[in-house]
Amino acid sequence: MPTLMLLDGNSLLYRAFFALPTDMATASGQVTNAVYGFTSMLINLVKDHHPDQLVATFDRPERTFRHDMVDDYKAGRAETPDILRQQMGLARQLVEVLKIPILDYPGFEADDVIATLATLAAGNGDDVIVVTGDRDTYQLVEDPHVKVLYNRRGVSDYALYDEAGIFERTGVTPAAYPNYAALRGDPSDNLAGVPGVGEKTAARLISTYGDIDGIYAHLGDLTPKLRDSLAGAESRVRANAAVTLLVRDVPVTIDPDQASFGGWDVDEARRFFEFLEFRTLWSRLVDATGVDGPSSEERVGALKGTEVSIREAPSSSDLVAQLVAWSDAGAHLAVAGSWSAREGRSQLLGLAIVEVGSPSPVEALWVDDQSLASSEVAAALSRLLGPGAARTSAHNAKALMRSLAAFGVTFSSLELDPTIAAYLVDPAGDQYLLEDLASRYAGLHLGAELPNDGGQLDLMAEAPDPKAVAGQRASAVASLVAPLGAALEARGMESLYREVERPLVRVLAAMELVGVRVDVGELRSLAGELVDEVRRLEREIQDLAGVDFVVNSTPQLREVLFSKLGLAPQKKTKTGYSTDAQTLERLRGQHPIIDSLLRYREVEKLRSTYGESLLGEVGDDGRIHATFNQTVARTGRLSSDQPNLHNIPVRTEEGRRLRRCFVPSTGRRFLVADYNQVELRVIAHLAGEPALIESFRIGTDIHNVTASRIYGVESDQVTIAMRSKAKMVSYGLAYGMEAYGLSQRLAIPVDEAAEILSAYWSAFPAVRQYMEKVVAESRERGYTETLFGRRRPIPELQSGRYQVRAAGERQAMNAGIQGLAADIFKVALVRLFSSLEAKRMESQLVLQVHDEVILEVPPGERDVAVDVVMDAMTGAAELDVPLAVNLAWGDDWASAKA
DNA sequence: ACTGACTCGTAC
DNA sequence: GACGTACGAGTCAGTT
Repeated sequence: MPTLMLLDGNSLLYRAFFALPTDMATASGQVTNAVYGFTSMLINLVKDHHPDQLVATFDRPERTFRHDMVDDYKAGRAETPDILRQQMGLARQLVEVLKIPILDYPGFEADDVIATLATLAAGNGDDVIVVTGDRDTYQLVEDPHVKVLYNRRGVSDYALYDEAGIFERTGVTPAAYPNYAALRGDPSDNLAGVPGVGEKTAARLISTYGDIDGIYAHLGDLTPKLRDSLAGAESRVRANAAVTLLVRDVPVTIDPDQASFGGWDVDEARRFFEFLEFRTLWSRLVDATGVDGPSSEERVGALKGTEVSIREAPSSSDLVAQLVAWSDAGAHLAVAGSWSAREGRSQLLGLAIVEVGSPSPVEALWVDDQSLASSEVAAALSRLLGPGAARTSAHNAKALMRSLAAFGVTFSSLELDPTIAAYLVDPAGDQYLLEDLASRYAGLHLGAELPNDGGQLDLMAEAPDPKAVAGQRASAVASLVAPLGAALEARGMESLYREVERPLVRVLAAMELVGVRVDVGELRSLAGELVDEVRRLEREIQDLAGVDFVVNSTPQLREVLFSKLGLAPQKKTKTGYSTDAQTLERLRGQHPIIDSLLRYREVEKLRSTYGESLLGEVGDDGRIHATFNQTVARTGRLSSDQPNLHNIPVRTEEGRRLRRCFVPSTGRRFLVADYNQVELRVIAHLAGEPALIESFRIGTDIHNVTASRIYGVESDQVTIAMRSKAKMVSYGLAYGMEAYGLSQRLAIPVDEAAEILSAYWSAFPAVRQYMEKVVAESRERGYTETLFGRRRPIPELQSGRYQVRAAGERQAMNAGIQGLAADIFKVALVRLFSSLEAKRMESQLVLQVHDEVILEVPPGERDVAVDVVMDAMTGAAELDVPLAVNLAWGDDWASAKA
């Protein structure tokens, strides 16, 4: 017998919503807890009961005939929460995507539709399972073909009731359920029962007298109290019974065959699950149903279905002719490379080029490394990929630019880089693999068996054919041009993309290629000193402790400090007492080991993170070529790795010795330029705070002005201590700092910190208003937005948990400020680079650190370099405050002074 | 041997 | 728990 499963969608969604935390959300901030729970239930149901057909109901809250039968029917129900209501649409879509028929008939409730279908199907001899959290459906089990799978609570607590099960649960038969419920009442429908009659008494009465008529015919047999209660409630009881009785003749029109489960479009369904970020659920669905995407052979077939064929030019002149033809035609191309190892850091094996928009079969031109090495081909390629009418799209274009540079090919005509576009659309992604983007935005499935171009050497060696892989990847890039372009346009991010991020790709590629020179001899001897001192300190600490232990081990150090030496713990971490610098600082003077430990920590940090590992990053050319990531930081900042050049020490003298090892190329000097107080200026502008704006315009010392206003003294009365506290407050501001944090930072009591903060808010009311506005708007929209249109989703703002939500609020306050500062800095980099290029200067950008840029300048360009840098940076944005820039010359990174 | 969680510390 | 954004070293516990 086929099994028909009937889902009461609303009922299950409600259960899921209240069972799961509401901080479950997609990166874009859409809360998904109810849809998630619902989907999870659905998968489990299918897995456990294998229905042949599946139908769902989603009734809309509206008047039905039952409202006319009894007063206050379903009255007093709590309003559906907004975040649940939003999800009802998503749940409907999900059910539609899975091709499960949805039935709703105005004027009837889900239960009536379910009752009608159950009765119909059971009449045909089918087995029926009704899945619901509504007990009224118990009455349907009177038919032996029908069972109710009752969701007791949460998402996994189910009971499957047959007739015996209903009797065991309620004490009455399914057929008698409406009468029983009428006596007992039903709070969820706002139906009052008989006073003094609960489940037990109702069941006893029904089993003794059969039904309501029987009971009222034998009122005389009952105890006086019960008799009076029943008599007084008779009309209500009869109305209840009528309301509870389900209608079984709703005019439904459904062909059970339409309901056969498993007939969804795999790509469409996968995209929707991907959209909801239900990756685990997708796997579970596939496991439960066996309905998967195409097999891996089919997937390759599908790619061949897009028909990417590889063409290799018979001769170098044919190749050049094709490249020239594309240049002359101003073609839009998509390219993808194959590398022998890490993308952009190794030899290119070749390049596949396809035309964007070309219909299937797509033909990819393969340019192998030998051809690349020919000067004619390189020249033609430079003309194609360089300035000119043709445009080129490429995934991770920066890496390609870097690799092509080794062949003397300039790639500057970038159209779409899917990584950058996808990052702007959602900066919360942890990676932007072509496979994932093609799947998400173009519905294309490059099998995972196709190694991505960042793969290891041995993986590439196993790759079946670099040509085929590159061809398919280029084709995938081409297919992303339209959807990602539309995604940017839809968000108003075209100019951010075209005028800031896209030109920046080249700038960063150039900086990575140039690298920064390191005085290796100096660095090596410094590293050696550090190693010696670490050894000495380690011995000293172990002697003072009286035990040989691993000083780097927090658990072991904990034991030594707080057990063996009996020092007082200061604060806790997740796993135990903290041993961090702040703790040690507070324990200073209580034991000589503390001073040694603090010194050890400092030196060990320099040795491990900076000394030895930095040496390991120096290339054959004596320079460090870090990677500058454009798609990592959620706020829009850049990041640096391999190595991270954004956290080279500067605060301590010991640390600055490291900075001295960064030096300009021979014959050149460093020009170091950094924005003065850029984040504070951004705050002043965004908040429109007159006092701050005024101070920045006339150029008075901003921290002095702040201190003067906080403490209510004339500016010449501001002490060093006052100024320093004011400075801390100002910087804490951008991070959403609260009194506790400030008190920690200033080592003052919390109430004093609170007073300072409160004085700040009074002195600069517009700043507080701005912060409140940002949080409110971000909560409303689900994301923050900078003046340049950069967005950052902050789903945490919707969280029901205070702690999570407060963190989201701080992120929202910070994202607008840090993000705008980042936007401005990126514009400055682009302007600076293009000025240097336009003036054909030899000066080169070598480093950037969030608000600081470092150039190597030959002697003849010093004056013009100053002008170019000042102009590019101060003119990067028009704010209500000026953008001030500090310039300094130096023969190493540390000694650059104005 | 590899991996992820954790702690710690550096920069802006 | 309390200050945002990064990267990375080192330890440790769990897994392969």
